[in-house]
Amino acid sequence: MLAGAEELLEARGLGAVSVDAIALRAGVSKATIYRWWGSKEEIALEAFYLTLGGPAAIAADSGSLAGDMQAAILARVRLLSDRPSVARTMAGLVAQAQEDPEFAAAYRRRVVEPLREQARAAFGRAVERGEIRPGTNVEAAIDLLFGGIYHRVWQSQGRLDEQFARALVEIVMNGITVRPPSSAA
Amino acid sequence: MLAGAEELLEARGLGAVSVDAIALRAGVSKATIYRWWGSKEEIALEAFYLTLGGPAAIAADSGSLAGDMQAAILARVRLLSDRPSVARTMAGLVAQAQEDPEFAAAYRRRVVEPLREQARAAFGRAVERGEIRPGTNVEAAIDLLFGGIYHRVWQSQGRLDEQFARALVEIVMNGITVRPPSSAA
Amino acid sequence: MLAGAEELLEARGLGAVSVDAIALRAGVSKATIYRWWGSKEEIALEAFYLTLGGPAAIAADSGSLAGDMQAAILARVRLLSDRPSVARTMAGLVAQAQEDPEFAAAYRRRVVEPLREQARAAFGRAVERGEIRPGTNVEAAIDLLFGGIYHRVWQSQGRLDEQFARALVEIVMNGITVRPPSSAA
Amino acid sequence: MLAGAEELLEARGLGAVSVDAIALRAGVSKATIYRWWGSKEEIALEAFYLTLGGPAAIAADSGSLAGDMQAAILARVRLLSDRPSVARTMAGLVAQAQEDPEFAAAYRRRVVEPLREQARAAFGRAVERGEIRPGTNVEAAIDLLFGGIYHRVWQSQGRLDEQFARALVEIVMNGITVRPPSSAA
DNA sequence: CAGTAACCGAGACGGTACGTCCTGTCTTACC
DNA sequence: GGTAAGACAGGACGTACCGTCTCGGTTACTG
Repeated sequence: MLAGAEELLEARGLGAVSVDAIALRAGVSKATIYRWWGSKEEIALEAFYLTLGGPAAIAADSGSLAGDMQAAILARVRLLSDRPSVARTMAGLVAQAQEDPEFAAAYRRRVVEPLREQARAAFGRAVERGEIRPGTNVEAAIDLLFGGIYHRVWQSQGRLDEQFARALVEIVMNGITVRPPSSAA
Repeated sequence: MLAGAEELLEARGLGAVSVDAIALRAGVSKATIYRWWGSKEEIALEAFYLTLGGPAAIAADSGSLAGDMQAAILARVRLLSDRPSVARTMAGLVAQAQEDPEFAAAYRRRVVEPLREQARAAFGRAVERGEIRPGTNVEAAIDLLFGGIYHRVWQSQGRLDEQFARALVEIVMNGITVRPPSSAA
Repeated sequence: MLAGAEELLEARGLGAVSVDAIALRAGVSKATIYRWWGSKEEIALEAFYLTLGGPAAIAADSGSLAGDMQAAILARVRLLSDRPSVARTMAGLVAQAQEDPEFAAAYRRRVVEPLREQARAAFGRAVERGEIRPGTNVEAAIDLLFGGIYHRVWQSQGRLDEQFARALVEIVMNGITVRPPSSAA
Repeated sequence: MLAGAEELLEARGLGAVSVDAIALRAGVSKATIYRWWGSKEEIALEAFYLTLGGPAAIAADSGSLAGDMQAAILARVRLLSDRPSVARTMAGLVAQAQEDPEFAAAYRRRVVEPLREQARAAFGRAVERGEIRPGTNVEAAIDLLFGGIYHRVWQSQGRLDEQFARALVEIVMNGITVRPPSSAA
């Protein structure tokens, strides 16, 4: 049922898929669809959630913040570059989330928060290890990292590869500026 | 004409606006609209371009990369937080860009590139000044900064304010990690 | 159960009533309804039959054909004028009878024949009494009398009152033409 | 357009025909149908009106009321017996007229009044000729005659032929009772 | 008195049709 | 000669019923 929807989304994109088409494909009546979901976007959200593999696996602790981030960013980069339809569908979901607060909440719960949660955990470990400068805005760092990916895919439409992923992490870890002369050594 | 479209978009969002409605509002026939634009998204793109103030003003050189970035990021943050409909409409445009390559090109030309161009110029000056570590992936830095904003607005849906903007720039400039003891102390 | 259906029919008419609604109103499951009836029209027929008071009472012999007819016609006129929903429902039943021969047979058995039977009995008595001209088409007379009522209600939509009922009987009894001079005067 | 509707009605009956089907058959969009008609019943009414041959032809004056009535009744009897679908469709229209006063008015204007008008004219001529007893309820006579036909077709479901038509007219003209002894000759 | 069958409410389901809305094309009539 | 007005075919929308179909939870018979 969701499987059929997923294939349709993959083949034609959220914008070009109709509830009628999903019903037809799944051999299901439209009424049944509306009994369980409110719109094709909700179906797409659930299908996408399945694509993500359901409740997010707990990420392994690589021992360093850079390693944890690298793993998380690389996983997302690979998902988006290996399956272009995922990026396309997500853009539709994000647009829908701007129109409908209830949907936005569901989207955050299903898509955004699991990843942020993982990232927060990694940052928490990093704080304990003393890797991070005190006063760092962790939430901003997370938005930067993931936002960098989506901006690349959706807006710049540049190349999305491992090298790019590494560059994102490197910049967020160390910044881009030349290190000031060590305090007053 | 575009002004009317802009108001409609502001009031009801891309998804809820129809070509019929735009034609009615502008006192114009639908045929005339289709003579000039291919879809409501193209109209929205053009209207949004006007909102941005047409061809991007050349950003002043503040003398430091941090200053230039701060100015650019803050301007975008303010646009998005002062006029929520702009963020909403942009999400629709971005979604449409994933479905239609021709539209995607127009979107990049009108919306993405002007900003990147400014940013590239600022980074160029920074390189000349020696502010930036050699080998820095400038394109990734730009995606990070702007992507951070959009991710915050569209996905995390957290607070979008000056403090957040400063945090973005601070992280990209200096990184989040504790500076290793200056090697050659 | 049928009582609930009757009320619904009275309130909203055959066309606007659904099996779902009847089931809901009667606190009964749809499956149960379909176990006993084939369609909402059959329910309506049965409910209408109850409204008529079940198996038709045997009409009293008033002593004259005119009296018997007057009584029968007046009774039907009163039923239709006092309870407009009855006329409305009957029109629906009649329409359904044109679509479904099996239903038509049930309709005739329940609604039409009882009345015709009464009328035939009255006409039989009249023949014995010598009230009727030999060679009279009794069936046509019956169709005329009752048809006159329904045509008035359903098609002309004129006033349906005692005066009209009397006029019907008067015409069928005596005709409308000036009596020719009694041949053998 | 109406032609296609007519064929569908003829083949399947009002109850079994959908607006979708009419649109499909006529190669026309549903929106266009709803632009011009409010329901399938209105379409059927218009199609039926065409079947009747548009504005009723003015009936010839046969010289006697009996002749005029015979002609009118026979014409309607032949229409209904030659084309059974006409009777079926009319029953649907009549049922609909009981549910919707606006439709009822249209039905009367298109179907009922033209015939009554003809009949009234014939009765008017008969009055001038002195054929009719003073005080005769002409409207009741008309309801009787046409009602007799419809009752036969829709409810009794007996044979509808020329003989029946003649019997109707004969009864309405002369009544069914034995003539009383000429006043006091 | 337990075991079992018949029945029933509740309501999900695949379908069909509804009446509305919008798209993108087109014709007509005005200026 | 361009344009407003708007009709049109097409197609998706979300809703309402249809008639069929499982489900459980009673009753009421039976052994």
